[in-house]
Amino acid sequence: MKLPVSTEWVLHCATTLAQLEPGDSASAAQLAAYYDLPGPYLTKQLKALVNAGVLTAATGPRGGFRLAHPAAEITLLRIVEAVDGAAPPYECREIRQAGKGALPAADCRETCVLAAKMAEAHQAWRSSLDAVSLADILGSLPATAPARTRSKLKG
Amino acid sequence: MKLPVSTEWVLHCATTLAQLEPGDSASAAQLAAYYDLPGPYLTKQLKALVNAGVLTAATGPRGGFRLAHPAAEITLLRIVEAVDGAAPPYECREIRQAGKGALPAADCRETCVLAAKMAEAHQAWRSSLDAVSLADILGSLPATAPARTRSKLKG
DNA sequence: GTAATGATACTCGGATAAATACTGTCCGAGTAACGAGGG
DNA sequence: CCCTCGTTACTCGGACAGTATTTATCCGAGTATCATTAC
Repeated sequence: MKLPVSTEWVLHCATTLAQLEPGDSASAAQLAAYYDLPGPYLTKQLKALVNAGVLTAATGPRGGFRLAHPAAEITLLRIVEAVDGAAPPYECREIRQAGKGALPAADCRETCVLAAKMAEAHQAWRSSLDAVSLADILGSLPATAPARTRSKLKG
Repeated sequence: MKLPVSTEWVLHCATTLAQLEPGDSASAAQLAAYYDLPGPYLTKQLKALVNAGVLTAATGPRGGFRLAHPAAEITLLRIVEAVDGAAPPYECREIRQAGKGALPAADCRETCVLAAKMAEAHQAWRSSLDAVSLADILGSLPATAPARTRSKLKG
């Protein structure tokens, strides 16, 4: 169970975008330089956030990416699932119905207990991430962070 | 974030082993036939459980695998982490210290807020799985299950 | 009848290929800004 | 001085290789069992 490395990229990039002044945006090239990341691949990931409705993208000069919603409405869960997909990590393939020990279909009306427990754990993970918004993250940064971020991003 | 397919295999196999009479064991070939799984590869995964201390393996005739501890002491977490590894899915590579926007080392004494939140979520997932033992799973099965399992496994 | 011994068959164990998904890269389509020119 | 228009340069967007992890497989080392044989 491993999250893509790009998860860290987009989490930090989203935090960065949340520090911009309203109406402003940052290009993929700027963000890539800011964090020393491969630009084109980062673009691909940010596009996934656009498809998920977390960011909006504008082309042309002074274009780039910005948050599609207020920072308080964007949770870490939405960002993570945008790049990694929302599919549960444990996929029940119903092996209890295969092989020599196959259970009759009548005994499988209820979902497999193991699958249910794994789904519960996944839900606990999701709830934990859904409880944290970008606004919460910004609140834990020093008050001087946004100005610094904007400055370094432009230069 | 995806768990190996073999996770389902070992969870079901462990549940099966927990239904055997004390002192009895099942071979990888028996378990593979019981669930219609690729035998050699299943062996490899069960071996991982042995290395993790969840199962014990005995060679020779009437050998095979059995639980290394009482079912009540084996949690789903130990089984899952045995096959998938215990490494957290989110790996912080400290990109905040790289690139044009690199933070000075003095500001990075505390762990990154994002990494901390991701670690919290992972811990929530682990706690959820650690709260369920094989005994709990057996308790939710019909009372006739163990006898049926033993019968079909031998045949 | 009992115990020791040798052969046997069954078990796990590690080293070896194929497949899938993540990672990284390139070039093209589209668009907003900018500057020049005319009114 | 203001508006229109053409150019420009910058942006995202999708199609194309490289690499690592997962999946699957094979054959060899080791051992408890079973039959045989001697006592």
